[in-house]
Amino acid sequence: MRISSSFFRRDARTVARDLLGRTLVTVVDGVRTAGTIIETEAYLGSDDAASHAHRGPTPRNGPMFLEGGHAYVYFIYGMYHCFNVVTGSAGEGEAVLIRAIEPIEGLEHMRQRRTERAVRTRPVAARTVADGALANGPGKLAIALGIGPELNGEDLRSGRRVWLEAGVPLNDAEVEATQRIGITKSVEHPWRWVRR
DNA sequence: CCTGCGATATTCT
DNA sequence: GAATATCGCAGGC
Repeated sequence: MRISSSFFRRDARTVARDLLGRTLVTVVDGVRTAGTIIETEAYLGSDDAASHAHRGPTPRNGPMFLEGGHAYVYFIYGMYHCFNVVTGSAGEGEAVLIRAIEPIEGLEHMRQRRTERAVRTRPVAARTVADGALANGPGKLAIALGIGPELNGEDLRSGRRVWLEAGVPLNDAEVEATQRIGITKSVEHPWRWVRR
């Protein structure tokens, strides 16, 4: 069952914790892929120097300021896209970065996308990507699920290309909170949640 | 196992 | 010019 409005209107940290165990689904180019969310990070609005929303709206971060329940997809390192779930109320600028999923549907399509995509100038070496490595990072996850800039700003509550389903929420004993990865500002907050 | 680095484009200083 | 919410490969242990 698709997750709806009230889930997303809460604080980004609450939503990030609650997203673990939920199911992320995409239907792109007629291909359905899905996975269980196993790693998330919360990014707040003005009070979080690591957040894209820290200095207010810009052309890039605009979708972050939509009402909770939209997608924010940004381009990073000139090469990758990252998928975020916008949370809170319109104008707040909060979002949750989905950092990893456990693939559950469409694994061969994920593998094909991850293999055919030349990350380096040179073609990617012919190799088999292990199941566990298909979507165990924000850039990999976007490639595996077919997420690109065309999904930026999509409404997850009614969209036809990307949405969230209830899945099986995790107990506190199954969840660990740590500092966020890959940032240099506001590093002290334990706003990353991961399945043990 | 680990550490370091290049690729690549947009944003920020 | 520098930094960036990344990734995969090379090289050393």
